Amino acid sequence: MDLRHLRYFVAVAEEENIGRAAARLHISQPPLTRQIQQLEEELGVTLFIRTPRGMALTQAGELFLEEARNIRALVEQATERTQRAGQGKLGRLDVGIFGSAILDAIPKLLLAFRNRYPDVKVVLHTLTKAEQIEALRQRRITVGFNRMLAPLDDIGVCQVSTEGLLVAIQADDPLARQPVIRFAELQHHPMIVFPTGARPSFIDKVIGLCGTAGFQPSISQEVGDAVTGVALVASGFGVCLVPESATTLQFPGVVYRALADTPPNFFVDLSCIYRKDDQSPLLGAFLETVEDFKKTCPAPLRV
Amino acid sequence: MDLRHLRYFVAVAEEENIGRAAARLHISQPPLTRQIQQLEEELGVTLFIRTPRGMALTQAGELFLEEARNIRALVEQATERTQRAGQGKLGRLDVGIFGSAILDAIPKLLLAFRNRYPDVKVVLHTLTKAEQIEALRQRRITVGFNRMLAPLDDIGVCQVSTEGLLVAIQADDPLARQPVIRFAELQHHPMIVFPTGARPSFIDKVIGLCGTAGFQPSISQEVGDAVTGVALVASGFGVCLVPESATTLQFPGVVYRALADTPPNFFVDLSCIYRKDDQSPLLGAFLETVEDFKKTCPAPLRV
DNA sequence: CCACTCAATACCTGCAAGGTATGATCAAGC
DNA sequence: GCTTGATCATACCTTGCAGGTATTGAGTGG
Repeated sequence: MDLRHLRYFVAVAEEENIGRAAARLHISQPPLTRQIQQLEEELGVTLFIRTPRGMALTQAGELFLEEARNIRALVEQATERTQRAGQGKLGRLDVGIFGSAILDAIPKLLLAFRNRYPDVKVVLHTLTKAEQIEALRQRRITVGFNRMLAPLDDIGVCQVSTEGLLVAIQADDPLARQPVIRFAELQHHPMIVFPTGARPSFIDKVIGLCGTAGFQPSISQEVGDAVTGVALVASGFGVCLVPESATTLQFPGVVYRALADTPPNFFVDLSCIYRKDDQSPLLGAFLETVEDFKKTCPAPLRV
Repeated sequence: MDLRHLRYFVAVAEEENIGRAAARLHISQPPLTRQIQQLEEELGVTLFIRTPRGMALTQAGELFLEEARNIRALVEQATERTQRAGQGKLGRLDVGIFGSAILDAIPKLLLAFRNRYPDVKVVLHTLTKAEQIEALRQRRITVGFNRMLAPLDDIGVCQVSTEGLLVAIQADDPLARQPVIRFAELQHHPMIVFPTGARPSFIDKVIGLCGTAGFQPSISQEVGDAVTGVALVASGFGVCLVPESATTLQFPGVVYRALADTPPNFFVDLSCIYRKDDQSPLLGAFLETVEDFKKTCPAPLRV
């Protein structure tokens, strides 16, 4: 049996007339007669009563008509759904994020993606940089977000945003009275750095920047992410260099100050990473959304 | 698209290897490759990622696999159900019966049929003889039960049972003292006859029998069926000739007596009628059951 | 670097789906 | 009562496509 048989059968059952059904199917009458005969023979069931006025369904035929319509509808639905899945409009996207990613452009980006592709289920996984790369290779995630990514030959990178740095400082610190702090002035303040874990990372960036500014920071504490870092600033552990977007974190007793006399290469970037060999339409759809996102809202990211 | 495509797709998805799938399908590898390519092209969706180790499903492929299995199961179920319907094991049988048919072999017969074909829904319609023939011609019923059927060229007849007659008589009637009553002795008793409605019928049989016995019955009342007839006997309206099976009706004050000196052609038959041109397997199954019924229980009908 | 494993391609063959012409059957109409 | 028209069935031809064999291409692992 064949889907063609079902199509033909339904047509004949609906027209109750082989000739008209054949016309509707754009074939001639004899092949249709034969296909119906074949179908009956294969099932071993008489589906139609041949009358001089046309074809009338038997009881078994009535039943088969229901089933055939059912099957045809299911086939149509299956192709439709599969095609949507093939266009990245339906399915599941696993995304790797890092600890404090929630402060950044990521939520806005994910929201934009969900609006465009409401039937794609986005699943977030909190993973370190190394874990993200591992997970990408094992296909456990499709995209990851991270900073300071070294190029790899099987992993593609797409920069999402760039931000400058601010210093988080206790409000009652003398330096905090200045609206802008010169970079070198941080020299004698104990510094909180993050993240612990996989290197190179934001921590190395900070240390490097201090180096180019001519001093070595006195590290008071290493913490896991920006949130903890700013919390420790509030507790008086020292100052902490954070990306601009961390201003979302409003801790009592902590203020953010812009820096002057900053070294070159002062910006940190947020990028998303993915398998270069991944042809998945979901990935394509996501990267497209990232590109559009960069075009439509670059401004808010530099605030 | 084709059911073959689905079968092939499922095989490849399950084996994750075209060669093994081809072996399982008893075809060679290249046609299978082509069929999968065709399927992908027709859907416009990449279903598999070709790896050097074999074929891996894409997300869209995973989804399509579910759908394909679903469809294949539905097709299998549809053929199975249709075949059962085609063998008369599934469906609906509309049966025409007459008023007092409930007294007769019909309940036993219908019970036997339901035991054999539990998935056939039997629907009873109370119809007069003429209505039954009309309903058969319009296919509103598939079989009918009746007595005294004149042959018709489009209606087939199959005799179910034959019974003799008894007389229903008031218990305090002098005649009722005799264990057996001679037919001619009924001559001066008023007689209740049935049914009203379409002729020729049981009523004509009774009048005819009286004629051959040499008298004309004095008809006290015409009623619709045997039940009413016996009820009127209880009320003193007269005697009533009934088929043996009417002894099921036990009215207070009414006894049944056998008849002696009966005319020839004293028996009444119960037959079922059907369209001669009806090839329905349900009808075949029913008539078969009737035949078996006649074979297995002829005795109880003559009690 | 070679052998091995897969999938893809090229090309051929045969069957079955589709087409045309015609037959068989029945109902309705002049 | 024969004819006409409608309907499904049959006969026979043609062709497109499924399936086969042989081979190539690509990537992996010893």
